Formats: sequence, structure tokens, C-alpha cells
Amino acid sequence: MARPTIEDIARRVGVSKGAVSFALNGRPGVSEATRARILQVAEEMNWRPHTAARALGGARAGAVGLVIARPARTLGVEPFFAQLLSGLQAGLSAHSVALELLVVEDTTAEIEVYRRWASEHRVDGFIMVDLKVRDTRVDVVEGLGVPAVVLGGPGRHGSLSSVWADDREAMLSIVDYLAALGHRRIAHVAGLPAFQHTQRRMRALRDSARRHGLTDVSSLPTDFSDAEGAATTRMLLSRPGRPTAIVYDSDLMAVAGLGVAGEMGVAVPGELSIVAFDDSVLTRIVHPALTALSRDTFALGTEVAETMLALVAEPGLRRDRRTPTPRLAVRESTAPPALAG
Amino acid sequence: MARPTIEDIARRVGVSKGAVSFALNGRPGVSEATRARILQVAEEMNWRPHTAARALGGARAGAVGLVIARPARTLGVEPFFAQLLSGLQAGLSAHSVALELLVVEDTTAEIEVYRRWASEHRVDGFIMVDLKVRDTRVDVVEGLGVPAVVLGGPGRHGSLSSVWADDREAMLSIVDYLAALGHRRIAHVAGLPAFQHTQRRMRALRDSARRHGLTDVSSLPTDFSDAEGAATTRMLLSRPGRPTAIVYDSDLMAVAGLGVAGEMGVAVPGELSIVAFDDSVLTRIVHPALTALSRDTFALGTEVAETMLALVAEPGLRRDRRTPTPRLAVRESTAPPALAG
DNA sequence: GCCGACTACTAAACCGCTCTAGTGACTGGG
DNA sequence: CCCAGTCACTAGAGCGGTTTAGTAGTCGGC
Repeated sequence: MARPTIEDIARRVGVSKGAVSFALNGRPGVSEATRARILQVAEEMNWRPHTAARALGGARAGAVGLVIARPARTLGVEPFFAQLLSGLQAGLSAHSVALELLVVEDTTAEIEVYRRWASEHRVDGFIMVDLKVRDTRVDVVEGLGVPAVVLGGPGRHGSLSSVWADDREAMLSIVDYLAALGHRRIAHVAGLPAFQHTQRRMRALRDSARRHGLTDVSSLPTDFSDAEGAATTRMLLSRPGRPTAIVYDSDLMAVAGLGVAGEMGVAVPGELSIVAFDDSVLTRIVHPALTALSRDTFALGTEVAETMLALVAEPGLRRDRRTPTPRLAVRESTAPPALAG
Repeated sequence: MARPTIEDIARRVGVSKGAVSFALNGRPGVSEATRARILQVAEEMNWRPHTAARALGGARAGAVGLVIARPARTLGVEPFFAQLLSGLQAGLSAHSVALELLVVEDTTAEIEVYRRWASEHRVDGFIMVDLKVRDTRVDVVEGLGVPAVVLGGPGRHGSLSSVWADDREAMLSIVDYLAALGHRRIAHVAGLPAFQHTQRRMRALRDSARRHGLTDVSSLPTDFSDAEGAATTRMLLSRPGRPTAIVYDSDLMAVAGLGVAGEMGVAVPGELSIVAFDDSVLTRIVHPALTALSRDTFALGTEVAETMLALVAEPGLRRDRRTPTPRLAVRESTAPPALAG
């Protein structure tokens, strides 16, 4: 038999389609005896629901959408995304919800996809990342009437739910640590300034510097690429009064920076301490291993997934979930600064 | 208006649903004038097809499935997958086909997902990776009657289509190069021996060694993790008569190996040459940059996507596509072996 | 012994789209 | 002038579920 439908089951059991539907969905309207028989026959015939048919009736699509606006080629290099994806997967697949993934070039295209997917009834909700300072996506998605979870905060994300880690606290802990080691000239190789989290980190750095009375502290924006991370490092290390410590907004840039230091003969951690704002194998397999802010990105993903599922189950709900503040994993790339300097 | 349907359009234009359907799908049955009016109204009303409704009629689902059997946490670290994903995305989204991604624990679960998705009519085809030596998935998917593309070959993948790069040629070119530099003791830190591509590479290495008259050449299987890559390297470097060159089956393991060399005070490339069988930013940002087999994984992804789309459009088609043999990108990690040895 | 409430079910509408069979108007050939 | 053939379009059946309205049958209470 090609693909049994509930009609086939109904015929075989000798009841109506409706009864079968009730039985299979565990809702009242059939006796326990009948339900058992129906379930048994369904099992025998190896019946599976036809998702399209279900979705047509106005029910769930059984999938959530993740749209990432980045040049497609660069997605591959960020361990963060891959980890996040894994976590999302784990959280969603436990409930048999699929993840529809799409990488687009820019925010305009991203919005277009949200519109399309929503109207095509393709997904039950959206997951949004990389929130910008003044993000046009928020309004659009709010207007779509489809649940959405924003990764990142606290910040301007309107009425949408969010899951976030405390970037500010994290940055403060890094500066505290470096200052305690004796560093007074600290540079911050930041990410795209358009992003909310970049802004939060830059602000935290400034505040912390003031608190510690450090005057030679600065943030330098980049586009998150290893190329710009390396170029910025090269620039920092070749100017007089160079920093004794650099904080990188991603592990990838930190590793690129470490490469530059090696190339320029700057000893790490002897002459330069390096801290990465993100952790992954990357920071552990290089030599020296990098001190890094270790947040469990995988867990972050599962957290987002769960929030998403809760929202889908109960529309109108709003949830803001703060994940544990990441802690600093101290490795070999940080040490007190050289006395000269 | 909530969500316009073709019925709404039909009413507004003053024609029947059928006519609207014909017009919107560019098939004959309506005059050009009517078609133009319908398209215009559809545009005005911002109509979008309801994918579920379409799929219900027996048409396309508009998505293809990729199931990866790996411990979810490890997915994040392989640049290869992320790159591949990007390429797939690019190829599919150009035709508005979505990618349904699922990470499962093992092959049994993977097969279960294929079965479920096929019977749920959720996807139009499957993309399979990591083919094993005797892979049970092939038979199952063949029996499902859903088109599938296998990444990797040439090998046993039954009647399924495939896209592959020539691993054998690639390994031969690496050994040729190392032999030409003067290396005679070469080790190969391989991946999981259960995989077809691992077997092909190991066989190629053996054959090539014989051809070059090299006797001290061996392959050591690992699980592809950075941990086992590092451990194997440690073992290799600490035994007497250690290799002067190591070929790693992935860029991640190569970088891990480089870290071990640094830790053990073995100079690269002075005392040890390192070649990675995969390329990504990883190999370029470390210092020294690694000589690597550079295949365009992104392009591989788009190639797979196109093959998939062709198969969906024309069921029964079978295509075996060989991609360009990857070429060796020589960087700083390879040099002639030290004279002493 | 009748009414109302409840149970266990059936029949059929409905979701939005596709596609086939059918219809009326027009055209052209004999 | 009639008939076949084409064209442009309509009506409506189906796809596989969910859901609502309706209907027997049973039971309990007064």
C-alpha cells in the first residue's frame, strides 16, 4: 500500500475518519477500546500524518525558521553559529520540530523571507539573531503575528521574547581580571558596531576602564572577519605604546590575532595577553591556548529552542530568559604585563 | 485582510479559482489580458501561495532534507560542514527551496528520520553525507522512492546520484609533493575508518608509498576529533624514528597537531611538515599557516544543491558529478626534512 | 416513564490549491 | 449552414487531515 490515510484506517476498523482523528490525537470522543484498536491498526499499516494536510487545516507547520543575514561564505567559519545550530537542533528535534535554515545576503532579504514564510505558513515561528541597534526586523516580525525569539539582549526588541547572556557583566569580569594582572593599556577588537551586543560590550569596557582609572583603553570595530581582526591587531601592535592586552569579540578573531603576534615576534603571553570573548575548540587547540569567555553556546541554543516551543504552544506568551553569565576560562594566553613597556 | 487566497483574487477579478491558478502558475488556459489582470491583483493583494495547500495536492514540498548523524555538540567545530551548508543554502534558496536540517545521534535514528520525512511528505529529497563502507542507509532511501544525492564517491551508493571529489588523486598529489621535498617517513592521521572516504585515502596512501618506494608510511585512524588528532600526534612525535611529515584528514586535526608540535618544541616546518586534507580559515590564521588541500566546499554544496534540484524536477534521473580535484595550497608548514633524522 | 445529560460516534464542511472535465463562444472548412 | 476544432474559462472534485454539528443509544433521577 502506497501511503495509508486515516480514511484507510477508518475503513479497516469500521469507524469514521473523525473517530480515527480523535483517537490518533489523543482527544476525547472515542472509547478506550476503539482508540486502542485504531492505534493498533494505524501502527500495523505504518501510518504517518501528512504534515501538509495538517498544516492546511490551520494547525502547526512543525518547523521554525532561522534566517541569517551574512555573506553565505562566511557562515562556515564562525564556531558560534555552528554550536548554536547544534543546540537549536537538539532542543527542537526532541519535539519533532524541524529547523528551516536560510542564509541571505542582507537584512532586506531577511525581512522578505520572514514575510514569505509567514504568509506561506511554512513555519510556526522565527528565531532572530544579530540584533542591530535600530533593527527594522523587530517591527516587521511583530506585525506578522508569528511568535519569535530574539537571541540577545537586554535591549530593544519590542514585544518579542528573548534569550540572552549578560554581555556587560562578562566584559566587566574580563577587564577586572586584566586590571588585576596589572594591565593598563587594553585594546578591544570589537565586532560590527551596528550590532547591539557590540555596543553593549564597548560601553561596558568604557565604564569599566573609568572605574579602574585606566585611560589607555579603546574599542576598535571590525566586521568580525579574521582578516579585519588580523589587520587591526597588526595596526595595534605596530604603533608606539602598544597595548599589553587585547580582548577580541570572537574566538576566530582572537586566533587570527595570535597568528599576527607570532608573525611579528610578539610573545604571548610574555609581551601580550590575549582574551577571546567566545570559546570553542579553536581557542583550545592553538598554542598557547587562549584565555576565553566560556559560554555554553550549545545550551544557549537549546534554551532558545525551548522558549520557541513554549511560544508556539501558547501564543501571546512573552518570555525573557537570561542565561548564566559566562565565566572566564583562564588558559595560557594571559599573564601579567612585562615590566618594561 | 488576513491572508488573501486565490478565491479572493478570483472574486475581485471576476473569474474562477481555476483561472487564477492557471494564471499564477504560468500555464495555458487564460488569455494574456486576463493573466495580466490576475497577476496585478495578486500583487496588489500581496498574495503568496500556501505551501501546505500546494503540497497537499501531491505537488512539491519545497524543501529538501539533510540529516547528519553526529553527536550534536561536535557539529559545531567542523568548518567543512558549515561551509557545505552555506553552499547548499546558496544553491537551494536561489530556487526558493528550503533546507530542513536535523542532527541525530546515530545512523539508526537517521534512517528513522528519512522514513518519517518521506511518509510525512515533508521534503522532496534527501542529501546524504558520510557514507559508510557498508551503508544501510542506501538501501532504505532507495526503497523510499524519494530522490537522494550522496556526497562522496565513487563508491557503493547503489542507484543514488552522487557528487564527489577525487580523494584518491588528492592523496596522491600530497604524497608526491612530500616525497619530492625529500620526506621518507610520512604519517597519516586519518578519520573514522568506517567511512568510505577514509578508506579511499588510506588505500591511496598505501599505493602511493609503494610507488615511491617509501616503507615507513602509515595511516592511523581517529574519530575526527581535535582530541584524538592531538593524542595521535603526541604519540607519533614521541616515538623514535618519528615521521618528518604528517598528513591530517581534517583541518581541525591538523591545527590540533600543530598545537601539539608547539607544545613539544618540535619546529614546524623545520623538524616536521604538516599538511591538512581540508582547507578553511583555520589553516590560514594559525602560525605558521598550514599547507592544505584546498577544495571549494562551498562550491561543492552548490553543486549538490543543483543536482538535488535536477533530480526533484526529473525523477528517475541519475547523475554522478565529479567536482574538480582539489589542489594543494602550499603555505608555511611544509619544507624539506631536516638532514639529521 | 419521561426528560435531560452524557457518551460514542458519524457525516460533512473546511483549509487553499491543483487539475480535469465540461461549457459556451468563436472560427474555419466543406 | 453545419460541424469539428480551438480557445478561454468555469465548476467542482480531490488532496489528507481537523473540527463542528448532529444523532443514536444509555443512564440516572424524580
